[in-house]
Amino acid sequence: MDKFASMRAFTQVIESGGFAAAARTMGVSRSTVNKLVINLEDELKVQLLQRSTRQVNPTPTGLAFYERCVNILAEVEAAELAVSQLQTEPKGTLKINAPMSFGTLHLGKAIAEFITQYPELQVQLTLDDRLIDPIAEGYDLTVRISQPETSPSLVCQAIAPVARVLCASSTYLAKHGVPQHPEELTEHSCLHYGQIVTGNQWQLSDREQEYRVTVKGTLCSNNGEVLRDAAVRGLGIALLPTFIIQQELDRETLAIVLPNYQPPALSLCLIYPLNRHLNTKIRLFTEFLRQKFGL
Amino acid sequence: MDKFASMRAFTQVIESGGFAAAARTMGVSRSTVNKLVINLEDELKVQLLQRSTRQVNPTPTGLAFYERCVNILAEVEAAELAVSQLQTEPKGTLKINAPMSFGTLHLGKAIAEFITQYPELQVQLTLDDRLIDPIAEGYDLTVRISQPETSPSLVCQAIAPVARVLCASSTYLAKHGVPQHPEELTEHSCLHYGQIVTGNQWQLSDREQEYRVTVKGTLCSNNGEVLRDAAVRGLGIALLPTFIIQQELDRETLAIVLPNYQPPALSLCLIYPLNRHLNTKIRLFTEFLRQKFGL
DNA sequence: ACATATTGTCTCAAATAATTCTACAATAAT
DNA sequence: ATTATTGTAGAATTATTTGAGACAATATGT
Repeated sequence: MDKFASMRAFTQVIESGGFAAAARTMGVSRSTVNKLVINLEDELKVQLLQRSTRQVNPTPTGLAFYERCVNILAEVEAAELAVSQLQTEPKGTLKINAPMSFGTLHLGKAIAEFITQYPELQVQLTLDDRLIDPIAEGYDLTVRISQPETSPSLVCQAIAPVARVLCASSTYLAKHGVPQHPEELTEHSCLHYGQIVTGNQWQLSDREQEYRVTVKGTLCSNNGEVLRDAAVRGLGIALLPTFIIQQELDRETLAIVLPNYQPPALSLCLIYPLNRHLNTKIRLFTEFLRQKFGL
Repeated sequence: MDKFASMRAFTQVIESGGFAAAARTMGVSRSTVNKLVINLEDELKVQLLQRSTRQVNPTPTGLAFYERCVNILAEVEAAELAVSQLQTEPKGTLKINAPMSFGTLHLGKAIAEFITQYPELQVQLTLDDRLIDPIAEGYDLTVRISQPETSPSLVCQAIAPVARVLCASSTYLAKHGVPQHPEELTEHSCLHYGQIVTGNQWQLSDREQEYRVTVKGTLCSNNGEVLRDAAVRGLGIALLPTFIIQQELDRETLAIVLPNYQPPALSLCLIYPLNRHLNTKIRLFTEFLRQKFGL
């Protein structure tokens, strides 16, 4: 039996001056109001209302209880309001983790724009190219450039495709020749992500076939900008997201190699805890990013 | 959905540090606690608890809501406690209405004894021989000497038989003769209750038959003691409850007339509002009276 | 490293409760 | 007097809650 409903019915009867009136304002039947109040009285083992067929008056005890009920109901309402406001008005800190390159090149500006909209919100951005556990490390949102991964307790949302290209400086290409086929890459000096043994498998495909090449790396790094700068200096061929080398392509300090062969698609992924009710801070920011970086 | 139950479950989960622990201390299944909390979260559209398969932690919003919940639940409990104490410990005033004669002769002493047991209780005794509406005039309890009457919204409890006898002074009887049969009363001067036209019908019966006599009254009153005193002074034959004339019978200043003919039985009646939950003040006092005046 | 126990959650059938409909006696209002 | 409205009671329908069992995920103990 719902004590909360009973209390509401009881106070409403007192305020409306009758069961029928209370039922009308509450939008239920008279029986319901009646039983709700009777249940309350039975539970308390107290007569709260004195009914004389046509008139309803609170007993002294009922009046005392009414005062308290009004208080309690108001406090419940206040608590719910506070929660929903806490929820709809983003406050506090939003902890974000993102890879170095994307962070410095794009996310910084986006966040700056975002926080001007929500002055109550503080953002703590951690740039890190490690793979991290967002829950264990307490991040509200993690940004990754990767293939969408699935996991329980995490939702991974791909919001934009991230194109990657092979590229090298014109000086390097002049010196070592321009490769015309993926197989030729084994003869080149390649600059790749990650560790020597893990990131040295490049996958390229044209319309018909897929080629897996194990490249020799003169330099590998977990940071794209390092690879980009190395490529600019003519150290080799790098496989890099276009957003990192856009400027270099425009200035023609880097040139695309093997343009007819595509590496596997990556995406800009947003990773956040899977919850029944998504935090507003997170929801607002992901929406903002989705709008900002397309889809 | 019972909001208080949800709030209790939620607070218990936080306090016990888990759904299973909370379920154990609440004596319900894990499913129930789970659903209760989920319902609460759904209603508020907020994630209150962050669950990671083996650990439960409140979100910042959840923590804020928890504080308020604890408050609210405490207040609910306080309100219920206050009501039940207000109910079990009789305080305030008990308004009693009783007829003059019984009031002065017996009830006064009884009430004096009663209130010594309950120092918090004040009794307001109104002696009145009018027939009154206990609810309309706001009496908690009405004492009447009458035949039990039935009524909606009132309960009439006969707690003791009240014997009545015909009586007169020896001087009167010596002067006018001792009646041997009810019919002879029409020749006598009779002292009766009420008004001239309403109380002048006396009903007497022996084992075989019932006699209705319309008596001539030289004096009628709505007060038994007036009639008694008139009878003592030899003004006529009165029909009076024994408790009014006990002393006079003992002292032989009044003698019983027609002892083989009984008037209809009356009772000492307690009349109080019919309610699902009887007020403790009333309950205690009626129990006291029932114990005092027998049954 | 493996097996075991415990966690939060889900689903489904059974039990339980709530709500309305209807009827009724009592009482204001007209 | 008549009419309308009140609070209440019981039956029937509807909705909800409950717990058992199953499940995947994760600690814990050996």
